Amino acid sequence: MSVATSDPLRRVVLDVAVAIARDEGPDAISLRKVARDAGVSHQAPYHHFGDRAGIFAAIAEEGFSKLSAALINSHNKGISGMCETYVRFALEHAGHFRVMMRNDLCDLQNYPSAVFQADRAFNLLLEDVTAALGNSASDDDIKTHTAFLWSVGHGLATLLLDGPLEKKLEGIADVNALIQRVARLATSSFPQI
Amino acid sequence: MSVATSDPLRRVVLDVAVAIARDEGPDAISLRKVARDAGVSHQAPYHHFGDRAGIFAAIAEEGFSKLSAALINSHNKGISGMCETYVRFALEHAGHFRVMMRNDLCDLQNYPSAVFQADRAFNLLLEDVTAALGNSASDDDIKTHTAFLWSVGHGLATLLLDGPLEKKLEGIADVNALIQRVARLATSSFPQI
DNA sequence: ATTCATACTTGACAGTGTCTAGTGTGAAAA
DNA sequence: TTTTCACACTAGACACTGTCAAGTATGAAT
Repeated sequence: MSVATSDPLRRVVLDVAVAIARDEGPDAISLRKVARDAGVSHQAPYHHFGDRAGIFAAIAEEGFSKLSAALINSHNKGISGMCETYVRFALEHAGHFRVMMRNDLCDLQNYPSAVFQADRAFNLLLEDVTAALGNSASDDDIKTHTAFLWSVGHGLATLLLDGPLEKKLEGIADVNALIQRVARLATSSFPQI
Repeated sequence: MSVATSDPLRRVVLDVAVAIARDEGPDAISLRKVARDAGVSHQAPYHHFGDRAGIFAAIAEEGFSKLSAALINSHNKGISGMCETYVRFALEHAGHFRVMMRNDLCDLQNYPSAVFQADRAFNLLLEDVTAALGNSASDDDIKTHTAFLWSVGHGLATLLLDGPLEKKLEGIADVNALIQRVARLATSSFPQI
């Protein structure tokens, strides 16, 4: 149950698993193969994470932590910038992102520290949306706009990452440009200052 | 290789698999368990679908076909209605939807009939977006707005279905109302008539 | 009457997650 | 110094999985 981050094997297992999730998807992760690659017995990873769900929880926690950091960095770039940051994070940390958003891989509720990191990221979104709407916004307005903005970012991220969008929208010379345009479209639904 | 839809076992396997995907996610599908429940040998399903990827392709094809039908039905309800339809389809056909959008389960490119159904659905979206933008719209505009609208619907669908949104946005008394409001917000980014 | 594809069954194999039961090691406690 | 004991593993077994290979019954076509 130690959270010693200086443990090399724990770190190695995590890194290898994330890399596999990035390249082949989380389902391709095999603890036994990871162990083999790391040169340890097939039960060594099990010792650090409890079970398969445990490794996914650890990846999710790390992912939400990284996401929070990214969102804080772009805090001053407004609603549009936040949306862009979310999508870029998903593309740049595909391994983490895929695991974070797959509720079936592990029930995050069982991992309080993961919930804590997820809440942190969500609260950043909520704060910025609330600020953008101004003082007069109703609770319903805030909820609707939060769901809307998150949906845009999340949808674009998953479609680009795993979905057919990349193939469908042929000739998107510059993915970054598309992200920027879509994020700005989303912002245009907010009351203008 | 026959496509005889009158085959009862094929139908049974498909239905059971979709139900599992709905209740526990696609990863929980075990061809052997399905066979056991259907009272046949563990290789009987294999005969109809080739391999595990084959069953996912069949589910995806059926899903895209159903999605097209749903989109056609709401064809006269404008951009906002189309977005709502997409989200409702995902919630009502969670088993199909989860499989359709999971690129790692099977490479749809290997199943031409599945690609055909997917293209049909996408073209309906593209047509309606193009119509909503009017004649003067540039290709870039069409692409951006298509990606945007799809992202909103897809993001909201996946967040509600598998993501943490349902828990985060506590007290959403009426999910349908949220869907409607988000869809209308999306529409407000389109040039008004 | 024979061929032959269809729709299966049966058996085997490697690979997986997980349970149980060890093993060695290094630091703290006696 | 010796004992204790948690930590970081190893080793073996189990049930389960997808998949390959080979066999079987059946009903239609030749």
